[in-house]
Amino acid sequence: MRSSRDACLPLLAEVFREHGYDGASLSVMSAATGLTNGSLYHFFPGGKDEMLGAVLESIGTWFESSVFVPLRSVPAGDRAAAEQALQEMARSVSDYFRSGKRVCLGGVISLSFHNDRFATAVSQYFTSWIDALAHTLTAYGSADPTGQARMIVATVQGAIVLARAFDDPEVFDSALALAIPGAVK
Amino acid sequence: MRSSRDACLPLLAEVFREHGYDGASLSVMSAATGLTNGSLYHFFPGGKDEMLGAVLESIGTWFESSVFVPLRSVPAGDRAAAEQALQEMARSVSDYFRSGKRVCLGGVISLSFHNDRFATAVSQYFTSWIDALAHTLTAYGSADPTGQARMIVATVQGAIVLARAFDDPEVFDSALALAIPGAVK
DNA sequence: GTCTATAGAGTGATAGAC
DNA sequence: GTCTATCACTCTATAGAC
Repeated sequence: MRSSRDACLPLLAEVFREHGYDGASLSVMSAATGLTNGSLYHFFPGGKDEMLGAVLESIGTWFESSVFVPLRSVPAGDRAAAEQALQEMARSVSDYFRSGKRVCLGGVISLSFHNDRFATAVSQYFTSWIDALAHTLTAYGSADPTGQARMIVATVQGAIVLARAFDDPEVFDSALALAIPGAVK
Repeated sequence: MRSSRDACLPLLAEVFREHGYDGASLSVMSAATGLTNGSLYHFFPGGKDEMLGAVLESIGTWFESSVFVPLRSVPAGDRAAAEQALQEMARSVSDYFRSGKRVCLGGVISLSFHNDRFATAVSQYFTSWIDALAHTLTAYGSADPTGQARMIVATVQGAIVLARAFDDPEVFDSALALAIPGAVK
């Protein structure tokens, strides 16, 4: 049984998002999860590295089923289905990142000093997103699906930065609307 | 005389960029600047907060003269001058951020827990950039200069994330080329 | 203006009781 | 599986010699 371990992953994820790797101290994690230092090390003997690794994996799993699978499920050449999938992605992404109030952990880690240690998890996360999105954009009729997919994912990351800098969720949502073809303006 | 204080600002900036606020310990700063703990506190009695504040100010000054002023200097309606200024910005920005290898401190801080404490400096940095860029885009003939300026600045931030995630500078430069009108492809 | 020494709190991690 | 207690270390910040 690993229900307690699994249950604390979203809480640990939030701590890593809010505080980054270095700011995510065990005392903060303890407070966030209600587990003590000892219990956390029971679940994650590898310490903070293993905690962040498990968190990244659980985030990847969520995106896989909630965002990537729908994008990949668009039938080839079905422009209407593609447009619908793009709108759906815009909505899930805006919800997940709370219109830019919530940070993307993959983005935070890629900007951080500890980038290298989690490089495979982070690059796989972005690669899966871009590939799935490129599939949908191909069905949509994009001339450069991969390039456009990269631009959209980059825009999401940059829009989080700006929305937080200006403390204005509207900045996030309007950037998304501009970047994603077929998204509701 | 404050030459020693000023001289260490770029070194401290690099430390904050590489390690973030929490990872930027005084021992790392000491090693990077060649100054001891005591000397750093002599220059910045307010501690890390004052150090980061001074660093953000010095970065803002550099961008002001090197990036924002050229953008604002484009004469109204001069499309050729605007295109040239956009190309120049693309080049300076790619150089400054080393094709995405080097992180944007404003972006890092805006994603971090300590966002609020440096909110004015960071939002002013992005506001100045967007406003100066919107001026150039107006001269270029953009239908939505401010919206496009926001998209370009967001793309720069997102492109840094992706270039680092993929450890591929080409991702940064090609995103810039796609986002900036008139930039060299 | 630069240094050493030090204080006091917090850090990640481990050991072992229950 | 959850806890307390503890270790060795690092952290920010201060005091004071030179």
